[in-house]
Amino acid sequence: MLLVTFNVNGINSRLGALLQYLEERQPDVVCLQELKAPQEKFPEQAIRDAGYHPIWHGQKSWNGVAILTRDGPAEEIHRGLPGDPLDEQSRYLEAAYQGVLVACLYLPNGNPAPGPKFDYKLAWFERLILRGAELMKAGVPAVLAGDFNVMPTDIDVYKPERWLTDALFRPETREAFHRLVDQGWTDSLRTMHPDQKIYTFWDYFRNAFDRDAGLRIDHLLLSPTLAPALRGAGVDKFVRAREKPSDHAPTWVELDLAAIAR
DNA sequence: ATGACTGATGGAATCAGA
Repeated sequence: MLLVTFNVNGINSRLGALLQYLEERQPDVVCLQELKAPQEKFPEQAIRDAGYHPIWHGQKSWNGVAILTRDGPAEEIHRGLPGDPLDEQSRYLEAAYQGVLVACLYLPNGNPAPGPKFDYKLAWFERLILRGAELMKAGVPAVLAGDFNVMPTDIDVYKPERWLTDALFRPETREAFHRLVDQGWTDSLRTMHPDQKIYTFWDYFRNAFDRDAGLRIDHLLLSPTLAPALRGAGVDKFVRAREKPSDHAPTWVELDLAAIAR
């Protein structure tokens, strides 16, 4: 199973790029973030015509997440991250597909920090940690896939000293991420490539992509019952190099589900 | 410290992103 997470930065302005990517890579599961489209403006027919079954949670102007599956529809489990009925931002969609629980998430950016947006980010993180603990306890094969808006360590930032006070890299943010991982999750990309410089995002500003001034903020965390299926992980950087790209690149894992079926 | 760029909204200028 090829499972991808991709922050598209606008599903409708990125539709051509997404369809091209689906055609050439034929992923089995795709988690999308930053649809930036209300529920009724999701390009459902174009996605179906491309051979995918979508579920999505839209929102006007900002946020929005979707899960696309190739071999039949996913079974939706949660729409919205549990734990705060007043939270109206579309940042979390959870579904089951072929025996894998897929959580597609778009963790808040949190800037400027400190401030209310940073408080919201940390509170959201605590709810994710609670959900992570539930999934861990349930023991189901699960993947937390998405834009976490966290660089976990120094090697995940082109110039760490410049990011120390930023909401994506502040100690509180990294601490929350590590507390989540320490429940027993496997950081797929870092596990497969322990020492490599790996980025998933490059700013539109300052020629960041050409300078390789990037960040690793899109992550695929595997539960202990799914981790033995991990066969590969990477970033499809060529997508970021194309015309009119998202600022993120698709990030993927290859899973051998037969290896955990026994 | 600031601004560079992009998308959505709405139909200009502003907000948000990271």
